[in-house]
Amino acid sequence: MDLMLCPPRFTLVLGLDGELQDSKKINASRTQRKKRALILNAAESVFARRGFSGSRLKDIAEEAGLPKANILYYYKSKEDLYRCVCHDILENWLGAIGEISVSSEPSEALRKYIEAKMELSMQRPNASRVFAMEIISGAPVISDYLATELKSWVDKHVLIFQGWQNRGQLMDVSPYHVFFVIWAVTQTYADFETQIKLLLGDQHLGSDEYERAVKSATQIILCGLIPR
Amino acid sequence: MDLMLCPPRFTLVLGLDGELQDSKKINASRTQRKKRALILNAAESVFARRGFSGSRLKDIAEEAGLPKANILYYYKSKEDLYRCVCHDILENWLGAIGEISVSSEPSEALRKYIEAKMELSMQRPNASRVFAMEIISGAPVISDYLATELKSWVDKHVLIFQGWQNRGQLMDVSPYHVFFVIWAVTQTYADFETQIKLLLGDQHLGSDEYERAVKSATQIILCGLIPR
DNA sequence: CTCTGTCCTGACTGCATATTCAAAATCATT
DNA sequence: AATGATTTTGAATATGCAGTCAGGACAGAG
Repeated sequence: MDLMLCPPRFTLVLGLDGELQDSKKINASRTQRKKRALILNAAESVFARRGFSGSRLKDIAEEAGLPKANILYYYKSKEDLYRCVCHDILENWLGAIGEISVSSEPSEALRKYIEAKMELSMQRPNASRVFAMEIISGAPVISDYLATELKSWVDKHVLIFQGWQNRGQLMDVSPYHVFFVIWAVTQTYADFETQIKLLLGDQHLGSDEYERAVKSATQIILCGLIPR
Repeated sequence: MDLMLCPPRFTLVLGLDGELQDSKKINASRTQRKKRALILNAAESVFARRGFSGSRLKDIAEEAGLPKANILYYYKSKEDLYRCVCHDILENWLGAIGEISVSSEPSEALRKYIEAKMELSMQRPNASRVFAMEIISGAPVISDYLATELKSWVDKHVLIFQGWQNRGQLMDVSPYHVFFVIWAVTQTYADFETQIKLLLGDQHLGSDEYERAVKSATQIILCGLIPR
């Protein structure tokens, strides 16, 4: 697995799993944190459109309404900024979704999970897009996270799924692919919003259409997973 | 809808729907076509990793094993090359999938469609990735195609779905979202291959795992769509 | 007010990139 | 072989870009 996609330019060895390596971390005053958050937000929206190598610091600066040099005061490099954006996204996702509750009915647990993921896609579509671009690009920055933290989370839940299957509460499909399907469907509403809007002839993907999306997605996936 | 994403750099006004505007077209000798195809292929794989603005002509040249200047002999600009790649992909997709046959059973028709899309994802994953990046970037080049050709294709099939629903042969979900779900799932195996490989602990996503993916995806989606 | 540290930013640097060009090589036709 | 067209390519150009820097603004403490 080759992590160095841009050999001459930078080396992606990353330390995402816990604390940032590069940037200022602890002593963040009130306004400092606000400014860093402002920049992070602007960066997320630019990276979401162009990916890492396609994004320009100038555009991020414009989006944030700051001079370019100011951005490099708060983040030591473009790569550093990108890594912070990724870190922020992963942290938010893991925190927001939490666990799939083992205790409750599979159908309820899965429904909750799907709805939570849909909610995330709609609330913060740019996060989903940055993630998507990062993976399509071969995950140079987050592959470590995927292979460790996410993998162990998934493996744990695969065991739960198998337990459900043994008790006949879940259809007999490869548990890993259950995740792949759920992720694919929920994230498509963020990543491919442009296409969806164009096909629906809609400009805004209003909350009524959002409801319909959640209902359709949930219904299709759940019916395919829960035996009756 | 703002098509000009990079105002100073280039203007995306495109004429995808039928014939190319820019490049040489008709008089393509045997070797000429081969070389153009070689370049197109190399370009597809680079654009698939970096998107349009993130890709470098140098990388495409290297991938094709040609000097950079030679590429600009066959394609008048990077943008022209990118547009040709997109055009090629859309043409191939539309041709390969064709229609969802109205005559046969819905369950069979949908199964065939899903399997065909899975096949495409596996055979030519880079095409799917270029498409994904293009859409995530706001579809600056293909939005016209989406809004006209693809939309009319979808609208037509939505009517078919509604016919099936009236006869109780298809579950009562929003027909548009049936497409969104099928596309999301089938394309995820190309676009997110990196993630899937990492989570499965697999290097190659061999044909056995491919079979399992097709089976799982088809089963989940179809069970959710076909009443019994 | 002065001193001291933090914050801000316009101008600059050096390298990367798309595109052009002109000369060379190759091919096709007679 | 000679002529002309097509194809190839190294070098040149002009713009774009991430990152640096030196000096200015500002805020708080005394």
